Amino acid sequence: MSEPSLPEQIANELRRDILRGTLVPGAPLKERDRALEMGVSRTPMREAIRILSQEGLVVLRPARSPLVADPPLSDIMDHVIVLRALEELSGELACTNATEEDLDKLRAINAKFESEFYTADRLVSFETDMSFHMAIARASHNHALADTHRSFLARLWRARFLTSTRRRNRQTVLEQHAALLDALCRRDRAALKTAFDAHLGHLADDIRKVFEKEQT
Amino acid sequence: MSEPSLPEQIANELRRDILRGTLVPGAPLKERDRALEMGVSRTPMREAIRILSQEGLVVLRPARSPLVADPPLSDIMDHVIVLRALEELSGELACTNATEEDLDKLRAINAKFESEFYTADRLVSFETDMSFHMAIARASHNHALADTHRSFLARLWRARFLTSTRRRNRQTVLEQHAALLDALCRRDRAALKTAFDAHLGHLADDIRKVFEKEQT
DNA sequence: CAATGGTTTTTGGTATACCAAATCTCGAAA
DNA sequence: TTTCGAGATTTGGTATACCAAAAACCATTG
Repeated sequence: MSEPSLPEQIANELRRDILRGTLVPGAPLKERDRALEMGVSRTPMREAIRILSQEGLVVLRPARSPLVADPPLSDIMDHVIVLRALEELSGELACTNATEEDLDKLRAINAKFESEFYTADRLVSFETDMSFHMAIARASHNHALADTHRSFLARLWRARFLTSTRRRNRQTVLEQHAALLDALCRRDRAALKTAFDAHLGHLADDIRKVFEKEQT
Repeated sequence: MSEPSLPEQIANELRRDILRGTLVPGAPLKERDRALEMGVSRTPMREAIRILSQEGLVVLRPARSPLVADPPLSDIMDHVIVLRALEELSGELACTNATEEDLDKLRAINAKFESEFYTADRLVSFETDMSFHMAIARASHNHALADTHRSFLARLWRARFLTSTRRRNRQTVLEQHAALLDALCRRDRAALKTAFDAHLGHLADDIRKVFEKEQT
């Protein structure tokens, strides 16, 4: 296993800052200053910013500083719609293509998620949440699908992170994950689709609520 | 409307070369040499190569020359599967969201496609084909979906280009486009889905054939 | 005091220089 | 003759220098 390249490391660093709120939406990302304070040159910093722009976390403007993305609610909802389609396709394919190993991995991740539930740190439990969904996508054994799915998860990272604040939500998520896992193990397409719809419908509602609250 | 940036221009240039076959799959893309012979510096050439790698036309290797992509058939089929899901979702959303202007644009593109049918140049008629599909995706009024869809079309560009060789195929494509347009104008979800299935099923078969022929 | 125009500063885009890792070459040794 | 390794070379990764466009600032003027 090779360690991530320098631009990727920088991108990870910036991503964390964005998700944690150190870098607020709409803030400019001056590549020169940022490179200086991180002790790297502009070139890899530049590439890191491109990576984040591809993930939708920053927006590029011609001849201007890149900005930390601050997408309108409609944009996020568009992403949720596509994510739902991708996850349902993943599930459908996984029902026929998933191996026992795939399922074991999923069970392991789910167990990890449940055990982490009380240990608090949101970012950690959140990353486990992500990896659960990514593991389902990978179980489809469709590489293109898994990649695209991962990209959409990344784009929704911030919005989902904000909704994961409330403990009540996390409890619901726990149950929904169990439903997903169960349906997949039984290779029950219909049940899996239903579970995804519930999970993502819930997500859409939560995001809407967070936005309304932010409005004040 | 602003002109494309230098990296984009370079990427377009390289893309054409790859599609036309000037750059064969598996060939290395030495950024230094390529930049020199195009009269630009390595920096924008580097970015152009990143763009193409994101489109799947070239593959990056750590500490090695990037290569013109030569994906196995299974990879391409994976992409076709996802593309189908994306187009069906586009159609479904377009049935409710498309405006009359959207439909007019589609009719115009389709007319252009039909008229170009006999004027030969494959690359031109091929680009019109692409723009027809992209217009449907745009009619969904889901920006994220349209973007992702475009990216998948780009990744399948080469494979689809190869299958567009035979005139017979192009005739069929003509009819299938008409069916798509008709279903969308009637806002008939089911018919649209059927038409997409036919269109993309056909594409999958064609690609398979081209690959089998290439094997020799 | 407000508006305007020109100058300075900031900032991203591009070119170039330097470095380190991977590869290739070719000769020496078994 | 074959194999192996040291040095030369190729090549991508990174740092730095230069440039042009945009913005901010300020002085001048009505």
